[in-house]
Amino acid sequence: MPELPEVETTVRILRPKVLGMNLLALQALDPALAPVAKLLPLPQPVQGLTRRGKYILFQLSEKLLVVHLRMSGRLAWHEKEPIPDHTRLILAFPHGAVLFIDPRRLGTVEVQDGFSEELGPDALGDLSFLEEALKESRAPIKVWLLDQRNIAGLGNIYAAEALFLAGIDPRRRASSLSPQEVSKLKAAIHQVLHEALAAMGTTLFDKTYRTPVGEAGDYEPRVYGREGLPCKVCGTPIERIELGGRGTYFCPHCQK
DNA sequence: TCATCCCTGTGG
DNA sequence: CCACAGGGATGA
Repeated sequence: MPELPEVETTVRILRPKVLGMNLLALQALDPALAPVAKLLPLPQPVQGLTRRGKYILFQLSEKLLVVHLRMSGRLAWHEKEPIPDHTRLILAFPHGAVLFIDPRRLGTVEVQDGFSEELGPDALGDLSFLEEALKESRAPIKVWLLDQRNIAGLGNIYAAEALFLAGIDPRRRASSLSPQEVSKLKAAIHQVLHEALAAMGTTLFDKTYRTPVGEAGDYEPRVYGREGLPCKVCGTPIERIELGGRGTYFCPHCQK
């Protein structure tokens, strides 16, 4: 579910609620997360809540609590309602709680001393590195964009959306892009991410993604999930292929 | 660079 | 019943 815009939205909403607050206790409702609850000495105040790629970092006074939502995870702010289904972990604060909800249980929560994941530059930041980096890879551009070691934050939706906006066929080798196409791609990545941030992310038909306070995201994909539907620009039916094991949507007319 | 796996839910 | 799902680690 969550890519950069959804993760960033989650952090922006939760930050003012937890910043400076004392994390009192962790309660693992999923046995797999019991070790985390044991590893973390509490209470500890939250000194920062930040995002790195798609990772969420609770910067506590002594340790780092690192959350990755993977496919179906979300964080919710909870005050008094009943605990929802699929809640895996409860972070208890004096005035409420953060819930880690994850039906498929693919998400991760770890206690670390320092963030050590191998991530490329953030997709929201300066993308001038793409010029050189793309030259070195023969992978399909869409597969390259999904590899977090190359660029951090894009997922299956926004990689497809950015390539559509840039007019680039997702099957093209990364190294085959002209300087002009790389420029278009850089602009397209930023445009798509800023649009999605303004919309607070994307909630698809399955409705699994919600912000921490329960709102749906309003971003409407141009190609993602629209197989057979007319391209919003030229009317050609959107195609779905498989690339790197993931469903890939594109307009065969607009993307060359 | 690929297939496979993790795990569960939903929809055709 | 099978196909598919927003992500990523792993081993061949």
